[in-house]
Amino acid sequence: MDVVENLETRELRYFTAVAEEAHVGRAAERLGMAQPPLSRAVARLERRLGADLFVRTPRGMTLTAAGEVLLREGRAALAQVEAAERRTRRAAEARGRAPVVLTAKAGASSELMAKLLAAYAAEPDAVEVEVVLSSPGHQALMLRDGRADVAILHRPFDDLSGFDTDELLTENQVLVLPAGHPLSTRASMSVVEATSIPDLPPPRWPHLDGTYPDGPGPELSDLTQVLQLVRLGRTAIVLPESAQVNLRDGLAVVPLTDAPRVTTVIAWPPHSTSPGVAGLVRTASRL
Amino acid sequence: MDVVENLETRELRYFTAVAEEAHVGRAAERLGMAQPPLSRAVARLERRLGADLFVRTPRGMTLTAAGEVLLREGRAALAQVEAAERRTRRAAEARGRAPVVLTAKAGASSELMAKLLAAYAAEPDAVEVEVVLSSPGHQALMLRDGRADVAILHRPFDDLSGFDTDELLTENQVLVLPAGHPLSTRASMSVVEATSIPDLPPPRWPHLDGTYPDGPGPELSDLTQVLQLVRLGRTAIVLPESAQVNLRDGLAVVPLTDAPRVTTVIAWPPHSTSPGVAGLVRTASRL
DNA sequence: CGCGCCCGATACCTCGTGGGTATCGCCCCA
DNA sequence: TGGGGCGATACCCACGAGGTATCGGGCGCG
Repeated sequence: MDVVENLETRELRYFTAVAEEAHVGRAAERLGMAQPPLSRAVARLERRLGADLFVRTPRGMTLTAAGEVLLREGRAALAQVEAAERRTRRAAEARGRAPVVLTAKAGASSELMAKLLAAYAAEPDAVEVEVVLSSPGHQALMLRDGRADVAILHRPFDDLSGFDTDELLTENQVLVLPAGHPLSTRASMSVVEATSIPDLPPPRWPHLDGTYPDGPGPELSDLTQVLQLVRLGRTAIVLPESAQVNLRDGLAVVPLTDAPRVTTVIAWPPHSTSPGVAGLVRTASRL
Repeated sequence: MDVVENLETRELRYFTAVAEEAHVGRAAERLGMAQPPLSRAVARLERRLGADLFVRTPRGMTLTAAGEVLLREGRAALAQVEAAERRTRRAAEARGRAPVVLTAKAGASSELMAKLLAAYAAEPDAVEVEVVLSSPGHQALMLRDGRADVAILHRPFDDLSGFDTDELLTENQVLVLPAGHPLSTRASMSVVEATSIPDLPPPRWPHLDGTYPDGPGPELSDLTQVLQLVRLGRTAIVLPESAQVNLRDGLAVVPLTDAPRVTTVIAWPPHSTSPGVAGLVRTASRL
C-alpha cells in the first residue's frame, strides 16, 4: 500500500509518442532514446493507472479505449503545461508592456483584421500586436499551447471548445469557379453539387500533421494558389462571402443554398489576464 | 547550448505549494519533504524558465508577476493532468457502460435536476447517472480535474470559462426574509437595500479554501440552515426565484429590482466523448 | 514446414539527480 | 548585539531513468 505516484509530463510525452507511432521502436527513435526504457515506461504507466492502454500486436501497438481517452486528455494536458511554461517566460521577459500575439488564418478575414487592428491601435491604452499568420487549423493549437494570446477563428471549422469567444461576423458561403465555366451562370447551387463537379474536383488541404487526404483534386495549402488554379479551370472552391474581396478577373461566384453559415470569432484562452487581449476583444466586439 | 528540459508536473506541484504557502519550509512540510531540495527545485525552475518567480524576503517568498502567471496557468495544467489520469482510470475500469458523474450545488435547482434525471432515465440509451452534491464553487473544480463528467452551474457565480455549456434557465433573484419583518411587505427592493438591513446581516459563505470572509453575518454553508436562521429573524438571503419551492412557513419574499439574473447552465469539459454526457446534455436542452 | 525477421519484453549495469542532513549567511527584532 | 527564523549551500547517498545485450514469440517467406 505505497503512495500513489503522480503522472509526470515525461510519461505523457512518452505515451503520446508511442500512441502516435503505434510502434515502440519508432517512438523511441523520435524521442531520441532507446527502445527498452520506453517499453518499461509504458508498462509502468499502465500498471500505475491500472489500465491497459495498448494491445500488443505482432505489428506494433494499438490503443485500447482507455488509451484513446489518455491520448486525448494527455494532449490537452501537455498543451496546457506548455502554455504555462511559455506564458511564464513571456511574462518574465516582457515586463509590463508585453506585445500581444494574435494568430489568424493566412488569407482569411483580411479586411476584418485590418479594421480590428486599426481600431485597436487607436485606443489610448493599446499595446503592440504581433500578428502571426498560420496555416488553417493551427490557430487553435497555438492558442492552446501558449504560442498565441488571441486568435481569429472560424466556426464550424475550428475547434472552439475550451476557449472564451466573441462572435464577430456570420456569413454565407459561395462557390468560386472559373469565369467561363458552364455552371458559373447558375443563380445558386447546393453543396453536394458544388463539390462534385466532374471537371472541377475540390482541392485537398493538408491535415494538421501535413499529410493530404485522398482524392482527385490538387493538393494545396495557400488561398492564392487555389484561386490561381480556379482561374486555370482546374478546381473550384467553397469560401465565405467575404473572401470575394480578394477575387480578381477570371473568377465567378455562385451562392450556395445549403452550406453552413460561417461565423468569424475572436477567441482567447480562459482566465486570460492580459490587458492587451482584453483591449483587443473589447475593440473587436464594437466593430 | 544543451537541450531545454521540459517542465515536469512535480516541479509544478512544488512551485504551487511554495507559492501558496509563501514559505519554503511550510511548503516542504506540506509536501512531505525537506526544505533544501525544495529550495533547489524552485531555483532550478527559475533558471530553466529564465524568470524570477519569487522575490525572497526575510519573511518568506512572494510571487513576482511572472510567478502569478505560472501559478494560474500551472494550476490549470495540473488540473488537466489530474483529469487525464482520472478519466483514463474510469474509462478502463468501467468498460462501456460507465456511469456518468453529475455534480451540482447542494440544495439548488432541485426540481430542475429531478426533471432532468427523470427525463434522461426515460431515454432508451440512458446510462447510470451518479449525482454528486458538492459545496458551492466546487462543481467547476470537479469538472476541471476529472472528478465529474458534467455539472449544473450558475452564471454569473461559477467560472464557466473553458467549458462547453448549454443554458437551461434564466431567472430573477429575490430576497428571502422573516415573515413578520417590517420590510417583508415591500413590493420590491434593490440589492444594496437587501444586503444592508441592519438587523438582518447577510450570511457569510466559506471561500473555496474553507475560510470565511469578515462581517457581522452568521457563518453558513448549507441552505436549509440559512432558511432556518432567516425564520429565526437573524439574517436574510438573496436567492434565485426557483428556490421559493423550498420555502415553508415563516418566510417572506421580496423581488429585487437590480439583481443580476441567474442563469442555470449544464456544463461539460471540452472534447468530451462520453455518450452519457451527450445524452444528458441533449435531454437537458429539450427541457 | 521451418528458418529468419521484426516486434516488444527482460536482464543487468551505470550514472545522473532527487532527496536527505548539516550548516551557512542574512536580515530583523529584542 | 545576539538570537531566531528564513532561504541557500555543501555534501552525501540511493533510487530509478536510461543504456546495451538478449530473449521470446508471431508471422511471412522460401
